[in-house]
Amino acid sequence: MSNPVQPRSLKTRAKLIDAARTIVGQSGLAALRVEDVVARAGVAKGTFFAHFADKDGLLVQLIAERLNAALDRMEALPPPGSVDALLAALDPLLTTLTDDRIVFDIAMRYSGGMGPAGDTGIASNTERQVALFARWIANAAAQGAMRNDQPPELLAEGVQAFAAQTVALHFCEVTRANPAERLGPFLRAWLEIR
Amino acid sequence: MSNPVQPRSLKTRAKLIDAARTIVGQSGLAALRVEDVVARAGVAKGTFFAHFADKDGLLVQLIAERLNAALDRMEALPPPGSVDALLAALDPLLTTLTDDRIVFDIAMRYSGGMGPAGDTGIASNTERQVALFARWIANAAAQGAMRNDQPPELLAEGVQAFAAQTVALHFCEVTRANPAERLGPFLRAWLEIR
Amino acid sequence: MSNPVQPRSLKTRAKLIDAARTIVGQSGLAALRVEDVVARAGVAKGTFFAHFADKDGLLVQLIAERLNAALDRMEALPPPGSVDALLAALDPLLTTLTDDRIVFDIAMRYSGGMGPAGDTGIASNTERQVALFARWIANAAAQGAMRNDQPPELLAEGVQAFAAQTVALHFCEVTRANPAERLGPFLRAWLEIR
Amino acid sequence: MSNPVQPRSLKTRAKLIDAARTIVGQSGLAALRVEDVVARAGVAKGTFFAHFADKDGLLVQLIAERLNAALDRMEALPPPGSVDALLAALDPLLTTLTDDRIVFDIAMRYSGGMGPAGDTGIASNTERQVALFARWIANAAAQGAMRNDQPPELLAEGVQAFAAQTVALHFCEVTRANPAERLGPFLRAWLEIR
DNA sequence: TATGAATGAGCGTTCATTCAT
DNA sequence: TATGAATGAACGCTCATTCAT
Repeated sequence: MSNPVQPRSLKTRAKLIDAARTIVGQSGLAALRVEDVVARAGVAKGTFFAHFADKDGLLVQLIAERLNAALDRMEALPPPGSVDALLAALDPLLTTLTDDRIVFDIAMRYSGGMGPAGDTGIASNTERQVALFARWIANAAAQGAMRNDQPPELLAEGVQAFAAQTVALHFCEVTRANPAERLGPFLRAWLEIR
Repeated sequence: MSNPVQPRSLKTRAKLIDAARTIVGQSGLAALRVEDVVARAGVAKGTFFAHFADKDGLLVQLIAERLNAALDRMEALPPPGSVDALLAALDPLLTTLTDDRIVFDIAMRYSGGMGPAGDTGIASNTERQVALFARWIANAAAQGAMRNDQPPELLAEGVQAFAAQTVALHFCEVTRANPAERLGPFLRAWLEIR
Repeated sequence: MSNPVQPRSLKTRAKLIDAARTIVGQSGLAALRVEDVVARAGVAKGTFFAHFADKDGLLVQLIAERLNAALDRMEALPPPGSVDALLAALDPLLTTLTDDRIVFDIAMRYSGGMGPAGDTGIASNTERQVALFARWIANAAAQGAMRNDQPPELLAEGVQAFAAQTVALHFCEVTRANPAERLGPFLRAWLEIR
Repeated sequence: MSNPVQPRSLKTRAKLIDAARTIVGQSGLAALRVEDVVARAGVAKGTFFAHFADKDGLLVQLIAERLNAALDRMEALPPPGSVDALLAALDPLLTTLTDDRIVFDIAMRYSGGMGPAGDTGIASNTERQVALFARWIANAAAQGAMRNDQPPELLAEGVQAFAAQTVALHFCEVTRANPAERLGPFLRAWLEIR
């Protein structure tokens, strides 16, 4: 039933993503326009939409890549044994989300679930996040370094909530204090044993 | 130097906002078009842009109004004496934010601080929220109904973070569970004495 | 690289120009509005700007057409054998230029050369004018009816200069004397043998 | 019947012209906007139109000033005794007209006659030009250095025609050859004895 | 799959000019 | 005279998306 993916198709898709990456690298995510992408890829506009449902489809690809890269880095870290260590360990994620307003917007919009078209790559990243944070928290809790009166998953989602809040403020506040600094007190109040 | 605002100007501004309110009341925020607003207000298009920097400027006004109305209702409530009561007391805010995706988007985007153009009306609403929640929490804490190991303001901002997270999920999740229900466990873990 | 112009594109362009011609025929060049053109052409506004850089682009087309039509009529005439005959032969051009201030303005502005976007159609018309006048003058000079101490092209451009001067005066003078009458003495002094 | 001009009025008018001159000096004639002028002059917009019939009224003032200054310089010169000397003597005018496209446009538009409101300052400048050129030509003709088979006034207007043509080309040609160089051959063919 | 012309609905803008105060 | 809010009629533009070929 399912057609074998044609090599030509893969090549075109790759050309489009490469072109997009180049443009984003030069001018930022906000400047990404389908017109430029197809021009650089040397394809017609219509072809773009044969490969991506819409522009967001491409954007989500690029952003999911970034988020997954950040998460890869975090998973390579030793599990944090304290709230402060956790805070430090969140840095790749905070840096990625803070880099461009659109990253955060898309992450918010698609984090929840998968649209009708299945996983966008962001939702599964969010799940990875929760799983990782929960593992970290459970581990620290087992060592008596964090609270264990709540399911680690709930605490993990709470960490996400505070991170999101922090990043949101980062984008509308005039003063650009370090997001991690702002996040610290919340994580302590949320995760420390009291 | 002297800048006595002329009453005529105020009247025109009011006409524009009234017209916008009527249109939104009939067709929703997403249907708001500048052309319709000026037509209904009986005012030239140029006049619109003499009063608002752009369409967002008007949108922000309308949304700030809604948020303030919700907050007014909440301030009229008796201070909640428990986390469950707090959850119930948050209903006006949650209802307002989940009513229309745009409300939430704008609230997020402008909640933080005042841009170069000064307060948009949303930032001050956010401050009112924090103040109210902090008062509630301090009150309940004084009665031993909530934790008091943290500054009430910090706890209040945490409530906002969880509320935002909840509403964000409301908009991207396929299943639309009751936001308040989702919020409950987080508030309990955040505010209850343990 | 390959850029075979699609027939559909040519058709649309023709529709736009036809629509514009109709509107101008009814209400004059000054009344030409992009909105009306696209409405009458049954085409989207965006399409207009895919075919013309701006309103001027279309205007230039229409005016170039008129000038070319005038020149066609002039080229069909028998070569004038005297300055007076030349004066009479210039009538189609003078009539076209004095018909509407915009025609003259655009003709002046674009007569010189081709902008970065290539020939506008007016520049090449100007060249045709010079070539025609030069032919006429060379012919008359060969018959001893006009001076031949100067290159015919120089004399031809001089004719243009006097014609432009005459038309310019036509538009700012309170009294609207016949342009040809005003032009006569200059052409005689410029072209006659002395 | 005629009111004595009030000193306050003169002061305001002077403030407006000064402000305009400053703006033009910084950003050029094309950037002149009534809004900026009144802002810099510290007057209300309505006041502007109490002093000038329209924006062109002010523009014409500024441009007439420039043209008169150029003419002053030319009148101070010794009468040119040859066509080449005349060409050199025209430099102040050519420089002024070539400086900004608007100068030329306004000069063309208002050179002919005076509108209903009387002389704009440009028309009388044009007359000064003709008178000066005619004097120069008559003088040279008397010395046998220029043709004298035509009224000096006619020849003077011809000089204007060629100058205008030259300047017009200057603005639309891609190559910006020296206007005076282009003008030379025409003046020789127009003025020299043959 | 690929093409690229066409769509479309509205936004933001302009800015000289008027007019009620 | 002076004020400045209001006018108004287009223009230029955007740009993701569709669809006939």
